[in-house]
Amino acid sequence: MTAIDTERRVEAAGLRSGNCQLAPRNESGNPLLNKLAHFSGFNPACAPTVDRLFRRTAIVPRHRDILSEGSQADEIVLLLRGWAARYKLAHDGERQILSFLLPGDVFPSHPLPVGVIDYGILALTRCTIKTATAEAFDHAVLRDADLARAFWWLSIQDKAILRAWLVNLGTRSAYARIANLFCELAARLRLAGVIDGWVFDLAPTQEELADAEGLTAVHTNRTLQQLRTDGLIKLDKRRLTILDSARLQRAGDFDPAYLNPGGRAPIHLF
Amino acid sequence: MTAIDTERRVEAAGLRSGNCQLAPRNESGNPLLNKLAHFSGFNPACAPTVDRLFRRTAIVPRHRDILSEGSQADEIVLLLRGWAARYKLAHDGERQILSFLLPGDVFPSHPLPVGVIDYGILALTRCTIKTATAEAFDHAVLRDADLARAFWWLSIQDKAILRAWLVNLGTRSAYARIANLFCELAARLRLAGVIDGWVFDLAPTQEELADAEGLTAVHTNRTLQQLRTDGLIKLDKRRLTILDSARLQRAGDFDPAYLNPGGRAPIHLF
DNA sequence: CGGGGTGTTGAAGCCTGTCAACAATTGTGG
DNA sequence: CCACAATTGTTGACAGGCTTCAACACCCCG
Repeated sequence: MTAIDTERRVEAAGLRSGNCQLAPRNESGNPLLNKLAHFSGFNPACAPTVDRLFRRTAIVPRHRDILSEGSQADEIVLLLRGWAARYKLAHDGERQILSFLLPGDVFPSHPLPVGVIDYGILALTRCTIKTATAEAFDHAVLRDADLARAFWWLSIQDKAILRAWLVNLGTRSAYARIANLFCELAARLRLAGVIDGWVFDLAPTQEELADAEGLTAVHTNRTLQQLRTDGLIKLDKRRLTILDSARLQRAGDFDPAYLNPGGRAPIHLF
Repeated sequence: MTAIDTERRVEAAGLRSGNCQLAPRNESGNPLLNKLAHFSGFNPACAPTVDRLFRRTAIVPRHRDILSEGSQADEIVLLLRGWAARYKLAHDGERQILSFLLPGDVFPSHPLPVGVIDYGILALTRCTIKTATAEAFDHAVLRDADLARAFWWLSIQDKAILRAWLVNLGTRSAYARIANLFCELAARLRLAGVIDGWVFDLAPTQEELADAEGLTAVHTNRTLQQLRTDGLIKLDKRRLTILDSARLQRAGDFDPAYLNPGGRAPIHLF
């Protein structure tokens, strides 16, 4: 058993979240459906279809590629438990992590047989995944308008997260970048119904955090110390506690609105 | 008349590009259709539909917002001529440019009434645009599978560009970042059928380039000098000439594959 | 119990930012 | 068409955030 056990809380989330009607067959809670429940245009009727699309379950050990850069993507993957990272290698071997994938995330999340993919997906913890064949997925999403809307929404959200990362790297200091990232992760875990409060297991190592934020591991370490001594977070053995969410949010210039595209009311996360 | 006249070459492009059959009604060449012609799954039959979607033509002067951050996006915009930039302001007023928009680009390019948008679109030159109502666009894209595929492809390409920018900001030096950007712009202008060789008008000012690359205007200037003295580019009065494409590509660690998602053969750009 | 992965700390240097002044260019109005 | 103002580009000196290199401590796992 790994030390990272965001996974254990999945069951509790299913009971807690108020959208049981969305997953009638699945009392334990499907994090993807939890996410979609925040989409105002989501048609609950297609929840079973979403659920049925991903048939095959598999377990991927930590630090194994789920998808490799340059491979053929003939399966669509739904991450059920655990953390993963989408990354890309620059020519000199430097690695950029493009996004952290949390329970409920789907990749690649578009209905187009896209052939060779230009990034890799790495399991940061032991992951439980479910897969759909690309054909079945493409067919379903292109035929059913409700399903199409749902996956367009996921795609828009995904792009908004990417843009937020670009702003993070382009305009903010190391301190603000990391504060911002922690806010994003907390908010997204909440959207997926995986956590409740301000504590969660932070799967990435400091080196992986560094590769995500365009920093070195050393400087990431020093910055984390700073966040600790400022009383914003507690971080021990990869368990992160957000001690002062308001100040962390301000430090990271974090605005959660982008996580709920099209939503009238911003989700109550902070 | 502005000094930036990438626009003038649009007509020529229409005659030159070998896909006249895709735009039967439009001898002058629709840059969006030029782009889509590179998508192997594109059904030429829906070209007229694409063309007919965007009815209203408008002109936007330089340095005016086409879409403002926080506004309601009830229209879909197709950029026909000129350059624009998608940007986002951080809380302290710092601006991050998220992408440069070239002829043939559409925004927002998804069939979902997304309400308030979290970025702005700024005209970097005088722009000619065509607009579609969100309703008509949504309806058409959600109903027609071929059209859906086309816009999914555009969306995937867009996301790939975003990812490339993230790698750029996260892993590369100022010198490599700018080299990479110039490669991308040349490649995309070529995809849209707007240029032919290695010369084009670079609409953004050095300050705008800086805001795109996460640098200061001063350092961008110095880096451009370096690129000049190294004989990679010529840049005078915003007219950019790529003098040595092979070395520029190496300096920027640029791989054009991501611009043609799903394409078997990478486009012949470099 | 030992070893590799991970976290921590120090010192030195460099890439990039900041501040400031000026030149060149573009746009505007008389 | 010229004169003026505003924007954009250029250059220098200096400062600082982050990187690099290196060593060591810790912890988990076999």
